[in-house]
Amino acid sequence: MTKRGGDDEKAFLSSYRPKDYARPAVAVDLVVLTILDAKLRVLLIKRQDHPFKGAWALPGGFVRVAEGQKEQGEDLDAAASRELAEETGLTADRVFLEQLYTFGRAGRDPRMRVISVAHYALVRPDLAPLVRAGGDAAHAEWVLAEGLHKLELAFDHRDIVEKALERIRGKLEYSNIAFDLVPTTFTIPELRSVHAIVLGKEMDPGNFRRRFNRMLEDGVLEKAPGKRITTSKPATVYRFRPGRAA
Amino acid sequence: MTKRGGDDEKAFLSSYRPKDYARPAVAVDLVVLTILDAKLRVLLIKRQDHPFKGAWALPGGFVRVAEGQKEQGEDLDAAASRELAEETGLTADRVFLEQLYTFGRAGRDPRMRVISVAHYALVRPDLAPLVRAGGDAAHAEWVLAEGLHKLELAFDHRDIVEKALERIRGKLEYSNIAFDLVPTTFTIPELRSVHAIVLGKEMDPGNFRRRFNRMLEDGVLEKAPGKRITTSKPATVYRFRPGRAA
DNA sequence: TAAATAGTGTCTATGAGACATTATGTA
DNA sequence: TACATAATGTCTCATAGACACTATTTA
Repeated sequence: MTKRGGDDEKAFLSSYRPKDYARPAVAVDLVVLTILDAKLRVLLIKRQDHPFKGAWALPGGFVRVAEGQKEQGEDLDAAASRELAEETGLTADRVFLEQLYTFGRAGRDPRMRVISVAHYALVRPDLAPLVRAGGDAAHAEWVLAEGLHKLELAFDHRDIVEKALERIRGKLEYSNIAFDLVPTTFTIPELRSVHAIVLGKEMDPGNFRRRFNRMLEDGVLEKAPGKRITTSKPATVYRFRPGRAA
Repeated sequence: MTKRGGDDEKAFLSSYRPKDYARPAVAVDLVVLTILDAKLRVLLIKRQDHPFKGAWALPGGFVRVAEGQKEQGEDLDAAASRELAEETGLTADRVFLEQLYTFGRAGRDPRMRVISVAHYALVRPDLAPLVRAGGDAAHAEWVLAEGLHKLELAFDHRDIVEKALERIRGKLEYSNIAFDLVPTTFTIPELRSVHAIVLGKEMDPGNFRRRFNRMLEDGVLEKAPGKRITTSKPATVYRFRPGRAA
């Protein structure tokens, strides 16, 4: 077995020339989700140019690639974070961001072969209003997820959104992503409403509370100061423990 | 809103010239899994060339891309099926094949920027011996999954295999993928051993049988003719109903 | 008939679902 | 004090886990 990084391999690499095969363009597209006014919403951009001029599209852009062997450009998740920052002003450390699926059907972009590594992001509602429509993101809007079928979406972006919604609905049951769709402090009823909004059905208050209390006992959550302004009994406010589990 | 495919857009497309940005090469890599001799195994290929000469690598290859607007090459899943057929002789209709995750870290291939859309495949053990080491797959071998940490794997292929193992362990619990790791007819103890092998822990025979019987009642499975040659009481043989649920 | 494995039954703990009831803060 | 909603409690049912026991086929 030849040792990795040996002289032999170094020689090979320095004389290596990539063959002149056709390459696809590779993009990252982002399904940025939030809950605003008790509705699940997707950040979409109205296209100003062809193709699909006037249709809604996901924010995204091409992955930066360099031709060198040492310098090869940015990682995929770096590209996703960068696009998120560029198009929303939100830094990735404040937002849940995860790779979703890669869409590469031939012909999905009429201009040329484009393979899109789709990601999805969850923006807490207290950050959502901060999204500044800057750069490419002029004409960005939080569009109702439930109203998407009426809209014209560019490329295969409808499939991508659908996949993202499937993913979060599935993950909501067994993971902690609900906490990324709620302000940093939250009440049990607020969290319960996230489930209701995403899954489209009400959870039983008592049963939901029971699950929640198990998490409390496990130390994932803790009480937080402050209270909500209500017209009746205000609910207890909670937050995450500093070093929480994902 | 401009109508999709209007004259305006046609004119745009015919005059469209892709900008001369650097593009990555895009590959599909395959984690082909089977169970042989009661062990989970991965199909690996010993690399004959630099880089990573002599190390084990996943089968895979570049996605075929065309430069045209109408003709853009093959779909990602088509590329995965094609690679599977080329490197194993197995046609995709006999094998469970699914996209896994996309690996695109800069520098993961020392030659140039390569983004790999990883897939995983489950081969039923009765098909596994048919894998013919043809084409690129000369020097292909069914390597023990549990012994992988001792081996030198090329590129980031260890991460890819790890991701595939995580995925099937997770899916084993809530999906029917176990049936793709067992011959077309099978007994309850055989199916139970798949769980034991993949998850690394024995399931209780009685409890497993209970779950299995629920599937029987749901009509997903049915009794099949034939019996196993054993030294004691042979188990009942089952198979899928023709139009089974995934 | 003995050995080995298939197959059945049972007890308990846990969690989900449905729903009734009590507690508490606000107007 | 009335109202609204938070918070608690209870009953039932489905399922997982642990484990004892019976049945059947082969050598």
